[in-house]
Amino acid sequence: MFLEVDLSSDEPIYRQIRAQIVSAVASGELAPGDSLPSVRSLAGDLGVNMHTVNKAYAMLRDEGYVTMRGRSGAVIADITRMASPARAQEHRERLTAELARLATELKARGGTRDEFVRLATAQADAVFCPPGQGT
Amino acid sequence: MFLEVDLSSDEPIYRQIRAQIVSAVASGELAPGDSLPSVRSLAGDLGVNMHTVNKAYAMLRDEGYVTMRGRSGAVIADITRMASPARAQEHRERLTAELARLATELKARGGTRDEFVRLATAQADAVFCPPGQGT
DNA sequence: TATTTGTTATAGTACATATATAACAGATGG
DNA sequence: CCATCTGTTATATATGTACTATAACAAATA
Repeated sequence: MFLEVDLSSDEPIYRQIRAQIVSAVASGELAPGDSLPSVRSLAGDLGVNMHTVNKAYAMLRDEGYVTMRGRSGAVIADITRMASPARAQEHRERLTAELARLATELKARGGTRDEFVRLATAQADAVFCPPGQGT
Repeated sequence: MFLEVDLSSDEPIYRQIRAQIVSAVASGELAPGDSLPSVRSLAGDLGVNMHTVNKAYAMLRDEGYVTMRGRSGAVIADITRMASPARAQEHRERLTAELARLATELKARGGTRDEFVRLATAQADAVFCPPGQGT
């Protein structure tokens, strides 16, 4: 499996799992219709408790990334088409608030507007246009 | 005082206090040399425990925002000149990692590179070039 | 020198994280 | 149909963080 957890990290395990699955969705490594391993098998592979994985899955379900269907387990959803406008707007608001927070901290440390835009643009390029992609 | 806390917020009180002081430094409301209220008086004004304020002050000291001098209390530092290169680089690395995380989540939800850059630029303008400033 | 400062120590409550069993309803493959 | 696997829920325990409550300390200062 493509997942691994860092027990010594400050970030809770269930958030690490969620973040890595979201990252896989972003990169296309996981596409709509793909199945995730069951909470029990993934917990076994990672060496963590079942409930820790279940918490990550429940969060992904609440955020619209996956759907649960009885025995079929967790399946990646097409969040682009399925997403409720409410969830989409909620996400944009959180994103905006986080960007404002980061900009404020940079300004407090003597950073400039252009420096913030430059760093943000560099990360946008790194994430959306990774090297080795014909985009 | 310009500070207030939201007890019902998910954000810990000591982080709220820290964030608001950093924000005041960013806006210029607090300038190098300005004194902060004592941990006891601010705790009394906010209706929280002394240790909660002390935790925020200790964090600000560790980050280089303020200096402590015995009875003189907490004084805003000139972080632009005083900041150790190590702290500055550490902050930039954290900022870069957070920007990458936000960009990844937007991409996972079907957002585009340009949309991320647009949102980041808008927040940069809002924070660095607030309305009613001759900049 | 008496007071105020941040700092530290100790103790208690509340909540989040993670673990460990156990049982449940629903979907599904045989 | 039915045994099985799925996510889900219910307890219980342990640990860490957040917050509160007193209390005392060294350092700086008016």
